[in-house]
Amino acid sequence: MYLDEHERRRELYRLQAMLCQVLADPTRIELIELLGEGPKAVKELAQATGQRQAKISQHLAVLRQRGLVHAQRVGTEMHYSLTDSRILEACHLTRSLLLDQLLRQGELAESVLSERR
Amino acid sequence: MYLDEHERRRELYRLQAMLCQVLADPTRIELIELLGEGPKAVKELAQATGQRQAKISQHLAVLRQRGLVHAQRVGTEMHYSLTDSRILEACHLTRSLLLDQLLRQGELAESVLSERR
DNA sequence: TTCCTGTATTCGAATGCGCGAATATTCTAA
DNA sequence: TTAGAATATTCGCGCATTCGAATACAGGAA
Repeated sequence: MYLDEHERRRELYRLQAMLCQVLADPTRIELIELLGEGPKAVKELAQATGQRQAKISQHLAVLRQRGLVHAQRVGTEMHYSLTDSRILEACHLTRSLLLDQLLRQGELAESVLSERR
Repeated sequence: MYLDEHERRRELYRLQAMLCQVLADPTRIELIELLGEGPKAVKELAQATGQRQAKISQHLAVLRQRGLVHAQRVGTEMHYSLTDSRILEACHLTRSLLLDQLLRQGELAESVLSERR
């Protein structure tokens, strides 16, 4: 069960890819954002996102299985919350990366337009 | 072409998911890490990762199309480099998130083991 | 030109993912 | 106990992704 350094590094990359895969869905990102405001019931999440309940439950199951969120029964409801606030940080960092990309593309588009004038 | 705030937010989530999707592959993560050290030729990358050249080119094409890396001809070689160092930051943040998760799971496993003694 | 090296692309098969629809499950209240 | 509300799960389809294999392409040297 002991791996050499090379294999260990590669195994880490594999796990990291699985983590990123969880973040690679718009609905799950929105759920993470909403849960960043505090614990919420499934119904609330479905309402806030405008998605069907079954779909929300499916995505919550993915987040749960990967340990990103934690579920707690409260009467008949299930209250979900983030297990680690750094999940939010990761989301925000990738978003700022994205925004910079979009800005750059916007500048590129503008410069192309001004060349053509 | 103008979207209301709700639709704009959702469009942003969609783009962010696409960005995360790019980071959701172990080979691509390794390439990003390697390029974090500085520009490298395809051959070097293939050698460093131990993967076939065609596979590396395929993944580089994905990174290129999403604007994460930039390619430059140098003689007969193509030198790839990161377009933004924050890509590395994003990788490092998700990795530290992962490591914390693994640590927590390790502690959990240990506590379960000690209970059984 | 021809050969060789380095790189890119295409194709097909296998696998994985997200979704809607339908159905199960779990808890509370009556 | 039954009814109903909240949530979870299963199934099957369509779609995207990954990979190896084969091939194409581009530039330098002879």
